[in-house]
Parts: sequence; C-alpha cells; structure tokens
Amino acid sequence: MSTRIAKPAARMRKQPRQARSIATVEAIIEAGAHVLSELGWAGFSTNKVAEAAGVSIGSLYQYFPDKLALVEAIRRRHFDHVLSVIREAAAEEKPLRQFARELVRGMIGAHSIHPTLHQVLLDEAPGDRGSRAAHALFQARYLEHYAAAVAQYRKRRKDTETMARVLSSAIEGVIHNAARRNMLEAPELQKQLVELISAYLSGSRAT
Amino acid sequence: MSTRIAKPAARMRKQPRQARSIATVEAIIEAGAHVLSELGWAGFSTNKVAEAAGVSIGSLYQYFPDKLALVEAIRRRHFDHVLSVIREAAAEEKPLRQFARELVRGMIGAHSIHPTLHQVLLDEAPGDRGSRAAHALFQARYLEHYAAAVAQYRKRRKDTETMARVLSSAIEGVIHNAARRNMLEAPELQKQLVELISAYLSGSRAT
DNA sequence: AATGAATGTGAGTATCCTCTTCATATTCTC
DNA sequence: GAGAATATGAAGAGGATACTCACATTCATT
Repeated sequence: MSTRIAKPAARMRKQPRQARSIATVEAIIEAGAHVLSELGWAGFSTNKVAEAAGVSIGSLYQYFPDKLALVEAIRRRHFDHVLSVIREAAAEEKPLRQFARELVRGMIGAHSIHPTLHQVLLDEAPGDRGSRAAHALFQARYLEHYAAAVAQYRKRRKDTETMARVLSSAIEGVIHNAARRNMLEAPELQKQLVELISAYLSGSRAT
Repeated sequence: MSTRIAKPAARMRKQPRQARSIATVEAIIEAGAHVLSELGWAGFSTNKVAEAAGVSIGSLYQYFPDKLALVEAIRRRHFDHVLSVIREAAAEEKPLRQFARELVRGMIGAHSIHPTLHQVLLDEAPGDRGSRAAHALFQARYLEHYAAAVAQYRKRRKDTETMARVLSSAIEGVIHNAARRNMLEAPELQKQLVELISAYLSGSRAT
C-alpha cells in the first residue's frame, strides 16, 4: 500500500499528525471495512470496529466524530479503488477480449479482500446527508467509464447507457454471488465471466 | 407443474382455522416481506411487521413461535414463486430468444412487488438450523433449472454448471440493481437483459 | 531531561429497541 | 348462549448501542 495523504480527509474530529496516529486511523478504517463486509450494516458497531482494530473505542472517537463519518471514510476508500480499476482497464484501446480479461481480474481483485463490502455499501449502509452528492458522483463516474467501454466495442450508439448499466450490474452480480460462495478465485468462473462480457459486447447473432 | 407436494406448513404455533385468521396470517407474511424488502434485516422487527400488517403484536405470536419462523415462512413463499417462474420458462423447448424473454419477464414480475426481498433473503437474513436444508435444496433446484436451460441451448457439455451460476447471478445482479433504481419496468432494460442472455447462451466467440 | 502537545485508554452513562408473554376482550361456530 | 377461536397491547426483561470523560502514556522539541 502506498502512502498517499493527498486527499481531503473525510470529516474528522482531529487530524492525525504523528505516524502512530496515522497507523491508528488506518487500522480503524481497515477493521471497519472488515466488520462491515463480514457482519453487514446490522453488525457494524463502533465498539466492534475498535476491538477488531486492536484499538480502544476512545481512539476511534478521537478521529471520527460519529459512526457515519467512519462509514464515509470506508466508502470513499473503496470507491476510489474500484474506480481506478475500471479506469485502468478502459484506458487505452485494446482488443475486446483483453479488455474483458483485465476488467474481470481487476474487479475480482478489488473484491477479494472484503468480498461483500461493495454490496453492503450500496444496499445497506445509510448515506450521510452530505455524502449523497459524493455517492451520486461515484455512480456517475462509474457508469461513465463503462459507457466509454461499451461505446468503444459496440458501434451502435443507441442504448449505450442502458448497456453500461446492464453490463456493470451483471458483473457485480456474478462477483457478489461468487464472493458469497468463496469462489472468487475459481478460474472457470473468471473465464466464463470474460465470456459473458465479450459475448454481450460483441453482439449476439442469434434470433 | 411437476411433483406438487402438499406444502407442509411452516413451523407454526397454531393452525389458523377460520377465514379471519387465515387472512391475518396472510397479512403478516405479506407485511413481513414488505418490511424485509424495505428496511432490510436490520429493520425487520416483529413489532414493525405487526404494525405494517395492521395487526396486534399478540396476533403475530399467536401463529409464529418466534421471529425466525416468520422469516422462514416469507422465504418459503418467495422461493416457491421464483422457482415456478424458472420452471415454466424452461419447460418446453422453444427458441432461445423466446426463452430469454419469458425468463426475464417472469423474473422481473417476481421482483417487482418486493424489489430487494430476494437479495435480503439470500444475504442478510439468518438461517434457522432446520432451514439450512431447505435453503440448500432451493439453491440446488434453482441451479438445476438454469443448468437445464444452458444445456439445451449450448451444446458444449463442459462448463454447464459454471455457466448456470454465471447466468443466474448476472440476471439477479441486473434485476437487483434495476430494482434499486426503480427501473424494473423500463423496456430498454428488459430488452438489453434479453440480449445479454441470448448473447451469452448463443456463445459468440469474438476476439 | 523537561515540558507541553499528541495520542491512547476503557469503564461508565444514558438511551433506545428488541422479542416475547399474558391476562383480558372480542368474534365466530354450532 | 356456550365454548372455541381469534385478537389485543401494555408491560417485562434483557441486551445493545453510540458516545464521553477523566486520566495515562508516548512523542517532538528544546
């Protein structure tokens, strides 16, 4: 993991200044992602997160003003990660099948650490009022990249946006389902997912 | 309709005998599905369900020994419904595209009343010890039907099971995602989903 | 080595819900 | 009208939860 502190830190009560506290905050966010993915929003309690992070509950509240601010930080981190995966896969022009392979590999990578985090973040975790905007922005960018890919491999200009939605949610569905069964690493599954993407984007000839 | 076994009523404290009580039980299950879909497992409380059903909390416990028995009843009902949809779509031999259309129509129908129920049932709601078996059986039958369809349209015998998994979870992903956006009824979406299924099953091997 | 700032602690508080029961009231069947 | 079926909802008992605060420890700087 690289040390990047450039981003405007999420709503925090206090900025960590020393290396020690930076590590603490990092541990809290990481543990939070873990708890969220493992136990869902229902099992996500600040005490549990602190314990999982090997940190006192007091330390948690030293940096995060409340529970929502913590979820916000987790969300931001995960979304940034996912976004970069798509961006990279759709970056340069490349053959369809290669694009599909890279996309699948990246997406699986982004989900293999905290398998259901993405789904929980989208479905269960509530949105801070101020985070609605960020959330919508993420969704927009997310779709944008998919749409760009669709447009590149499918000349038909008509249903690009719908296709992007269908494609992205299909991929998410497969990955989410595989995660639930601990089958994310299965190579046949990856191959078939690549197949699905390629087939859809190259356009069926069937009637 | 294949072997229709007389449904052994879910674990109940007392069998409803009069029309009045049958309606009550029905209302409770229906309200339960609604609450579960709307608020998720975290927001699923017996009191809330009773209130949503327009029934006293006492009445709920007259028929359901505990919370889990209620979830169980909801689960059984929903799964039966979904299963019948696939069974019917894959019943007789028919052209691929027609199969895809019927499947999509049925699946969307099964999800349009309680959009996220399916997902919540699979992901969040805990399983009674005795229900694990029923749950696994559902999953097995579910996949079986998909596999049958895959085998019918895709001669290659090799990855049938994996393909069935990929196909089913892709469809679920798209529907679940559309439900979250209130786009289940959008006809372009339905069309594209049909397209996705057809493309995948007809297996265009593009480069 | 000393001092003040940064960081860490965790028992404790106050609050909110939860599931479930039960004694009682109402409605139905015969 | 008797007895069974059904309905009620206040209240018990319990558990979790988010968050605070007075205090302990470690750091950076001189």
